[in-house]
Amino acid sequence: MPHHFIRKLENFVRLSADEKASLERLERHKRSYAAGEDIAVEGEPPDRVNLVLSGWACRHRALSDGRRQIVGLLLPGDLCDARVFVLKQMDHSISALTAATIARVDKDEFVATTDASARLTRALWWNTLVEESTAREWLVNMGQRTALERMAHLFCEIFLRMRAVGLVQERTCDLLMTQAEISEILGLSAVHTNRTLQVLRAEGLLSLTRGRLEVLDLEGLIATAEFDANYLHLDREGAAHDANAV
Amino acid sequence: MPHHFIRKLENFVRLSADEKASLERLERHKRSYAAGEDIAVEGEPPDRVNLVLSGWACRHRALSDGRRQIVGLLLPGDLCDARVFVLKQMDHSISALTAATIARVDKDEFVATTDASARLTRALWWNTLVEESTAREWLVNMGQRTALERMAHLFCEIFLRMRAVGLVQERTCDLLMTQAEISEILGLSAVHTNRTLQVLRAEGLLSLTRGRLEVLDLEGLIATAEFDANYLHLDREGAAHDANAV
DNA sequence: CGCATTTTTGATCAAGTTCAATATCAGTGG
DNA sequence: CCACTGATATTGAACTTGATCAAAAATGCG
Repeated sequence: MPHHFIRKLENFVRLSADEKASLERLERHKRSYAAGEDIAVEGEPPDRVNLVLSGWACRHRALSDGRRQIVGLLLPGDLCDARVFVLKQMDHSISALTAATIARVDKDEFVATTDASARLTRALWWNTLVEESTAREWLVNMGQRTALERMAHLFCEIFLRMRAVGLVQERTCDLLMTQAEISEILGLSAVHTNRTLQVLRAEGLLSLTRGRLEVLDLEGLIATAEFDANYLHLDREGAAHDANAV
Repeated sequence: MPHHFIRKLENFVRLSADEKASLERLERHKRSYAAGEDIAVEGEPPDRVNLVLSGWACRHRALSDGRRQIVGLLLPGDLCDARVFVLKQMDHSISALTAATIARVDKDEFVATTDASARLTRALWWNTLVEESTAREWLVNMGQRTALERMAHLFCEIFLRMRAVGLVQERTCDLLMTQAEISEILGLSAVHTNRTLQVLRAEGLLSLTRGRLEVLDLEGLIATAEFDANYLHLDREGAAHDANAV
């Protein structure tokens, strides 16, 4: 079982063996979800800290007339923030996009673990800030980029985030969403999503078949997206607090 | 000088006199900004915690070709989060939208103040979560709503947020942005923003002249926006931790 | 193989953009 | 107080992107 969460936090700081061990203990209570199953539902009180061990999930909100927008992607190693408990109810839903296993961590246990180390606390802050930053980048994406740029941007992000947790082999990674789901991320119709995807393929930038994304020309993809990875903060900014440098 | 920040946090919990006094002390170091002036710039290391005392500011990101998206509005009482210091550099810029005064709080002083009270710590978490939630709602807005719904939604949000800090008189509040700036929030062209605004006016929902927004028909505005105020979490969810109930 | 889901294609349509011109407004100096 | 100036708001017309509707092809799965 790969510890993607640890791998992810280590994009910010290097953790001590003790810190890693305490994080691993959080993963005891696992649960499997089928694709499409709800993990947390809007309106309900938040109950546990959810940590994605494998598979993909998403945050989403629905309008009363059925329109739905995916407002965040949760890949392996991603976490639904612990502080959410100060709110009485969830303001969005979280559902599995693919078959997924989720560690469901007791809130107090989670807080105890992260509070035990100032470095872990910082790493968690970093994690939250990156998620906020990503939401803002998605806003830029929706507001300013064309369908083609927007989709290229999404695939860049997915590819780099998957790589950051060690889930890229060669130039490929899993991508098991349907085009309808991609369209709910991008705010496009399913038909236009399909046509836009065909352009990216025709330009030799990527291939996407049978749930596998292959990035054929990362430079080209980055260029058509006007992608700037800065917002993902993957450059080990907390190196000054490196456990192995002390 | 009204303490909008305190007023805002009191939408979550009631604070003790001591807690309020300690927050008021944070507002000592003020600075005025002219409309358009930068408060923090993308790429630079974050230096202070900025707290909006009066006027409006915004978070925004630019693409290399000049397209710009406003990704957040900062109204009086709003705060640029303290935890931002774990990042080496700002991932977006903050600029004054109108003439504004900002309290620039030293990071350590800010942390000391909020850490001194568990209730304040919670109130700050709440504040951050509301901002995250708002960013997600903006994503829904951009991805799923038409121009008319989108603009109605923005005006609903502004009106309720201003009311939550006591800045609504009768049915009116300040709104000193230009239509060009509104269009950078909504991801619309300036021309279409103008035309959409005219529809809202023609339907008798609001009037907007000389920097003043008057909501003529809040019910109607809410209905055309499919607005659900839930995401603003203004219902004093932290009442269980009320300072005056202990 | 057979069924349901997903992807793909075609044709028409509508929302929003772009470009360019004009009107209005706020402030400034005379 | 008025004329001047630059910024903001408004209008019109042509155009483009992406949406919608409907059907067909491909794929996955029991």
